[in-house]
Amino acid sequence: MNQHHQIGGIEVIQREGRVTLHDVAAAAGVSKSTVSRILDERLPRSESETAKRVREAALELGYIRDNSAASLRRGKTMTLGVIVPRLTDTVMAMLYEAITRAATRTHQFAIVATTEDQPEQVRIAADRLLNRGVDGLILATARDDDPFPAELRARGVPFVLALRTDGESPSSIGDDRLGGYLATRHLIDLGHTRIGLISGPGFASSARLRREGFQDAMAEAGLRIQPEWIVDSSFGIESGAEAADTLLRLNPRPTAIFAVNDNTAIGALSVIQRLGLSVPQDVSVVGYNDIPLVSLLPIPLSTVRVPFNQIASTALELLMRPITGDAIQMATPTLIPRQSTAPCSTSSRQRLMHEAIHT
Amino acid sequence: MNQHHQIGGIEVIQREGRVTLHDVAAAAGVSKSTVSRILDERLPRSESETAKRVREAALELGYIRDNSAASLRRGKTMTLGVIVPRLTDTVMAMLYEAITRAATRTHQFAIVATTEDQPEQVRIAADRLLNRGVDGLILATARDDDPFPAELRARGVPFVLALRTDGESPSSIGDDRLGGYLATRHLIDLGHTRIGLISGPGFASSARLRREGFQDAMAEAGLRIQPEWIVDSSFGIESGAEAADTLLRLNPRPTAIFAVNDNTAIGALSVIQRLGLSVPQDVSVVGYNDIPLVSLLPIPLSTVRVPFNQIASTALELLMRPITGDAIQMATPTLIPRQSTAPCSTSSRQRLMHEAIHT
DNA sequence: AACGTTTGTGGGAACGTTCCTATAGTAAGA
DNA sequence: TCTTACTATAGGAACGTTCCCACAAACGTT
Repeated sequence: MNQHHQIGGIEVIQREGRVTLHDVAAAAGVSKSTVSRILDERLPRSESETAKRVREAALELGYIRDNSAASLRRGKTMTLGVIVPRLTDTVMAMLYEAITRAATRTHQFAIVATTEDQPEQVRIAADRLLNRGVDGLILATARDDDPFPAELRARGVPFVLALRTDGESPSSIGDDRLGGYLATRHLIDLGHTRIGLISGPGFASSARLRREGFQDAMAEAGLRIQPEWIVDSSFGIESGAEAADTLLRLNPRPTAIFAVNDNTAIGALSVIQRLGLSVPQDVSVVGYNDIPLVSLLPIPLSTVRVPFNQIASTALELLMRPITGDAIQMATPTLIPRQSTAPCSTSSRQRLMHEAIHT
Repeated sequence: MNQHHQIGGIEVIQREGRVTLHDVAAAAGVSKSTVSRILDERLPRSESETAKRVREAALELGYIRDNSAASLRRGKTMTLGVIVPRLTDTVMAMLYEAITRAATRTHQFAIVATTEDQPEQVRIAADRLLNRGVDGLILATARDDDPFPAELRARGVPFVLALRTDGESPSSIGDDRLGGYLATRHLIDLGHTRIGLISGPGFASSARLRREGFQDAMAEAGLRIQPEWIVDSSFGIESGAEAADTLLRLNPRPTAIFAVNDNTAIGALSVIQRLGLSVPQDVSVVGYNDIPLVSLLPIPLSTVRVPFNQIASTALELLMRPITGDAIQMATPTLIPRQSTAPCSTSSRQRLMHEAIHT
């Protein structure tokens, strides 16, 4: 089992330490077919005497299945690829971690590639993953009018969209319209009527649907939306700051802001503070996603929690099973009220502060 | 030829129409050995007529090398595993992204597993990666007195530590002692003498070395450190807030705080604001790592920038090459002064504010 | 002209696994 | 007791690639 090689004139004992099925089979006194069958995690676990003996031998020898060989033979790698814009965006990190958890449950593994925030790099990222032999792709980079999903379909690559949808490809998303509605409704219930929206980029379904939810809630409450209350942005902090600045220079200015995500909300908080205003006394703010940071800000941010685990599980199911019924699956978000939102009032500031602290 | 074991989902598409080396060889009128050699990215690129013809045929047929087969034959997967506590910790996401970039340069791929912040899960994470057949491991989870590196060595698994070291294993880290020195020296240069340290967890070399750098700078300036100025913490925001709270209740309280990382600095900022104090007028704050967020806070945070790209490249080199010289490689950090630090003064607050704004 | 040396090519044997097929053994039904 | 049906096993052929080897052709050098 140990082979002696000549390397640079020095004889080295190189541990061909790889324990193969054959070794385990020999140790357990059975054939390699039997070992293969018993150690196959996809088959129901056998409790026969042989099975126990084989497992014991495998453990003792420190057998690790050669993934490459198994993948080659099976024609499957049990690996799926995830494409996100960035991992330094906490939302994307949360999604990827959730996908990893879900994949582990089905004996799979999720590997990730980023586009470094450049949409055209999605092809590079996909090729990198496909070269790695993934069984399927999960994209969190979908944009409206993006031809890429169609290309994947044409190439026969199995894929699912996550967090955002193009309206036709199989997708696992949060119910962004509902989330937008919940956030806005929360502000309306607190008495706000002039509500600004940092609406995110137009190319993302998530942003568009949250905006529609905003509009739903306003319409339901009989509130007219002034066009200047809706300000476009990207998903970044700086962009949120700029949008908030625009909103707060209006006269009269909004008493509340709903931001398309937590990042833009954080940007808004910065601007509010710089302008010498207070949250929630002067302006209430609601974010979206509930990234870990926002509950720990000086003024914890009210936000909408997205069930990433559920979205991840659904994405995996869509990828594995034949498509039954609607290909666009939505998970229900939850409003998390915190101290960045308070009743709207121009008169009794003391009361507001008191409530904000003790809510 | 192609067998259908399951209907629907991923499997079917993969098998059908797979273009193999043999197909390309036939199309180009050469043998598969020749095609293999020409398409081998590790060999110097040939520009011969045959090479061009082969590449053209491969492109036309849409040939993608079967990674599993290549890995099986080569005995290498060109894949390396990264273990981090969490990806939702932006520092770890930055490290992983940097490792990915470095790996790409050498035709490798980095896959990641997390311990979900539980140190004992490092074994689970490592097994997951090793089962996937990685060629080596990069750990960002090192702790003092952790037996795990020794276990890896005993198993003959190639590995490198990143960001933190155990003092003996091959490691690629930032010069944390220097970084701690730079941050503290910056505060001293601004006239601060009572400087508090949120010192991070004792088990991490990064935290310990930053503390030593703090002590170096204080000693160099002839400043005595009161024991109560050094407060232990974890790496989390909440913990930073608690530590800052402890520091700011001292009498006299520190006029400046150096936090072991940006997270704890953010926690400190929260507490300072809640206590009705101002940054940098009442308290200056310095963080560490320069995660993207901190430059966009209401008061942009002074911090120490860590060269993650360099640390990642060095980690890969340590993993690939035989160990020459010192196994613990350090990269030089840079101080990034921003608006969270200002000259110390008890008298002229106006001047301080003015300088803070225009620094 | 004769002889190494270098370079490019094709044949074919691995790599370690899975899974098809054949066979032996065991249980159930007549 | 003899089928019939089922199970567990072993044998061995793939899976697609790399890489060792043998061989031929082209190139310099003597």
